[in-house]
Order: sequence, then C-alpha cells, then structure tokens
Amino acid sequence: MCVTPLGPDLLFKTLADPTRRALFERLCREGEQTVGALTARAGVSQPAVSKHLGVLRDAGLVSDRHAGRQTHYRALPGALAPLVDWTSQMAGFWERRFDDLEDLLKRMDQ
Amino acid sequence: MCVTPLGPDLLFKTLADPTRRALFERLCREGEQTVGALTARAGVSQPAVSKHLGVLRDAGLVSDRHAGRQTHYRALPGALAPLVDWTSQMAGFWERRFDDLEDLLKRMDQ
DNA sequence: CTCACACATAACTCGCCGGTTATGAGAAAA
DNA sequence: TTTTCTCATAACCGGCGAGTTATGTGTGAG
Repeated sequence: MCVTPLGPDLLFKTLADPTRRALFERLCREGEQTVGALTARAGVSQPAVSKHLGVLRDAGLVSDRHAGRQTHYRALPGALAPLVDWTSQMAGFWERRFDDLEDLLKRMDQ
Repeated sequence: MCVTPLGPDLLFKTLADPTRRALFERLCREGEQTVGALTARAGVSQPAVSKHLGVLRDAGLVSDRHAGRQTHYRALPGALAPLVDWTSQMAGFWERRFDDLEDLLKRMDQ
C-alpha cells in the first residue's frame, strides 16, 4: 500500500528475518508463486507464510494478485533501491575520507 | 573476531536496529570515534552503546583500537560486500526473467 | 598508594515479533 | 445449497533482544 520508498529502516527490519528473506529470494528466483506453493517448502505453517507475505507487501517488496480462490505473489526488486543507495553512501563516505584531513583532525582534538 | 564474511544473514540482523545502524553511519561519516563521543549523541546509555559496538564488531562492521583508557572504534565498510552481492543477485534474477519463458510457463502449469 | 575516569560486563526487566492452533471469508466444485 | 478448498485473520504463547542500573577492570592523574 506504499509506493514511495520509506528509506532503509523498514527494509532492513523486513529482510532481517531469515524465513521472510527466503520467501523474497524464492519470489525473485522463481517468479510469481501462490501461497500454497510457497508454504509447501517454507518450513513453517501457512498462516506464518501469509503473515510474512503481508509484512513484505507493507514494505513494498512484493505485490499480490488474486485469481479465483488463490493469491499469487510476485517480487518487486525495485524496492531494494534504498538499500543500494544506503550501502553506496556508506562506502562513499569511507572513500571520501581518504582525501581530506578530517580523520587526522578528529584524532588530534579528542 | 571474524574476518571472513558470514553472508547477508548476520549483516541484516545487525543493521536492522536503528540505534546500531546510526552508530555505524556516524563512524562511516565522521571517522574514528571514542565510545564517549559516540555515547554523547547516541540517545542511549553508555553500556547500550558498548553492547551495540560489540555486536557491530562481531559482524565485522567495525574494529576497535585501545589507546590508554579509551577505546576508538572505526567503520569497516568493506564488510558490506555481502549485502551488495545479495541485492545485485536479487535484481539480477529479476532482470533475467524478462528474457526467458520461465515466468509464463510457471503461470501456465500452476 | 589512592582516586577518578573510560569502558566493559553482569544481572535484570519488558516489549516486540515469529511461531503456533483455531476460526473466518470467499470462491470453485459437487 | 452444501461442501471443499485456498488464503487471511484472531488469539495466544514463548523467546529474543534492546534498554536500564549496578558493578568490575584497567589506566592515567594527583
């Protein structure tokens, strides 16, 4: 229900759980899947899978499509963009500090 | 205590906490910091900061350097590599499925 | 030696979250 | 309509983890 990325916070929290991240990985690798198909190899009960998929949907990582009495979920890897931005930012800060004296100055006054 | 990356699992768990991720961000942006300097603007108590730094160290994201009676921590952004790998893998699977018929076939038999 | 300081660890509390079983909603099948 | 199937929701439980205060450890200062 949220198309605009919410920053890395919700993304990290959502992907921190192994079971939930495994579900997202399967949807990325194998494409659209029904809840039943996902549950069959998830190692947890069907309500657990449904709840995880709901969390993934709230984070914008998956979308659901209703067809008859079964629901198909698909991954939306574009939602990973804030993660990529954050990591490249952190790496960027690191490289940038090679050029200036910030590091040395900080170590001197403290 | 672990120089070899442990995959994205520990990394996601470690960075899921906002306080802990903020500490890592500060170390990336501002360079090496003492525990006291970090505690001053962390919003939590000093033991909490020490514990967070320990978790970050166990994940290989920071290193500590003892100087007199104070400990300096610095970020090791190279430890983010498994995160970058994982995200690019997920994006890769997504793009790859544009070319072949995997998606269509899956939707047909199920 | 004694004291003060910086940080780590111990011990504990408490809220959150992932798991379960039970039940509800809704659509296809009989 | 009645039954059966797929999925979502409700209600509850247990454990983990982030926070606290209190204390330990080690180093520089007096």
